[in-house]
Amino acid sequence: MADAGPQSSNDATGANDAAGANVVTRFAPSPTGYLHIGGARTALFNWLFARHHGGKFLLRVEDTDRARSTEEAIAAIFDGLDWLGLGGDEEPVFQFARAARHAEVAHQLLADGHAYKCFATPDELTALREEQRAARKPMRYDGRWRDRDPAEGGDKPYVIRLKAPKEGETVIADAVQGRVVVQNVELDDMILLRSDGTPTYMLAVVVDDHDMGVTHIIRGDDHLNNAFRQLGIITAMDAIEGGWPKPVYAHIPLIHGADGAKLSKRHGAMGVDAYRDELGMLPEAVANYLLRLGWGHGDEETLSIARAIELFDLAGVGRSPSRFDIKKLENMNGHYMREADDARLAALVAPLLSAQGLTVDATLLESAMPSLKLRAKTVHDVADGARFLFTPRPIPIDAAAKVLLDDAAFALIKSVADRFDVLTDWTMEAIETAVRAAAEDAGIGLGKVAQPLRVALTGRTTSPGIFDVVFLLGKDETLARLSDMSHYVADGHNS
RNA sequence: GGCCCCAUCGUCUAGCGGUUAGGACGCGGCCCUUUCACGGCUGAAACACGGGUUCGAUUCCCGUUGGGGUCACCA
Repeated sequence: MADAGPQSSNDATGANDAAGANVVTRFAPSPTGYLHIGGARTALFNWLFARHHGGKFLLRVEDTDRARSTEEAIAAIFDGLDWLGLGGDEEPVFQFARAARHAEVAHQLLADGHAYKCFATPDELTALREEQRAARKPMRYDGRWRDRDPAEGGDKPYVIRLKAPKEGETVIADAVQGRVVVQNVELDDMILLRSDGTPTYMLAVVVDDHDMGVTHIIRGDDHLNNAFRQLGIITAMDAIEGGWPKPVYAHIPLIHGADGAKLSKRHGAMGVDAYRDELGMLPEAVANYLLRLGWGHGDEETLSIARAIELFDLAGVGRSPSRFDIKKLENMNGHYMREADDARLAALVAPLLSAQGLTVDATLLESAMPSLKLRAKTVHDVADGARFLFTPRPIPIDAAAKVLLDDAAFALIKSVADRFDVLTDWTMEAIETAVRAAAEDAGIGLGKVAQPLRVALTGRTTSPGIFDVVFLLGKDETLARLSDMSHYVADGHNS
């Protein structure tokens, strides 16, 4: 499509845009902190979109802010991405290393009259903004050097600014937001190259996206306004040398905290590593939750990676901001916990138990996993539920559990212990038969026997099924713990 | 403040002119049951407001209100 006059447009369905057979997306975090949940979702959407179209997903570290970028942050971001399975298809690009190329483009723009030198000092600009704010007028650069002779600046430091169109309007056919129009007067002449010769974010992003062949830019809608300015650079470069197609933009709404306020450390804006380490979440659960936060396909809630790749599209992305709901994430995590492989979960839980000073029997932990994971929403829940297996005797009894230990309970425990003592086959069937027989002889329900037993064996009122508990503990340990109860009585009476 | 975006149960969402407005999380009840869970059934719960357009608006248009984003020699 041909641009008419000063009006430029970005039509996602047009022939001039970059969307072709080979889709290329990217995730471009700035390494000034951990990978937060919103960034993780952006990465996920880009990754899914590329996979869906059989294209490439690239990573770019926007480390041009030398003062705020850190190695730790870079490591944390890659770590989070890897955990979620969102690695790039090529080696990541480090933006700072490309500063020379960015400067080259800025000078091309300058040479061709699409940019100009501005000698205004930072103080001067700050004063200008103050003035505008006081006058309640829009705050933007007034173009004071746009038409001046650069010779007037002498050898003073200068920045290079884009000579943006002052008339007409810029249109973006956003794949998520729809048609968005901004009057060009709203856009001021942004800085491309700082006075120290380093590129600004606006320039770097555009040049890198172009050089990396990015066709679809899927990012948070806090960048929507930037898109219009960035389009100015693209249009200018395309006019100069051609081959600068407009990418398809897809600005996805931000994620807010549970109270609707901006995501902060209080509500879910922790790094994804915290979801793993502190909350005990599984990566597939976090990914599935994030997918459903802002994207929907009918009533489907639980989607495998393969299913997500098959269905993901930009049309399914909602336009309104969403709130982070930890309860739903927990529920989803519980679902994936139940689906998860026992050995994998055991490997995740063992270190947690060890950290509590317990000696873990890996085989026992894994064999207990089927009944443990059924009752857990997080990895930590499993660890908590598994503790009784490895707690050395005599095991501590919870306050709530002690209440159940009366004389009748002790009698029952003794009765059951006697029956266990003579068992030759330590099977679930034999155990169940023995316990039920004890209940029957006492003329009470199974529950009346199970609870005291549970307390004696786990020190708690809740646990996996009592037969599982007895079976897992083994005959010796079971008998020993039941026997401990007689001492518990004596202790109780003596103190 | 200028500009931009958004608006269905508390939350995530389905809906794309005519539906008893559906699902999920959470919440209540019931069932299952040796505890806790899981699972099953079930209940309460929404179209922000006002104008249009239309035979008919949750759906299309405008406005109001309410959220959010953005206005750096940060990214």
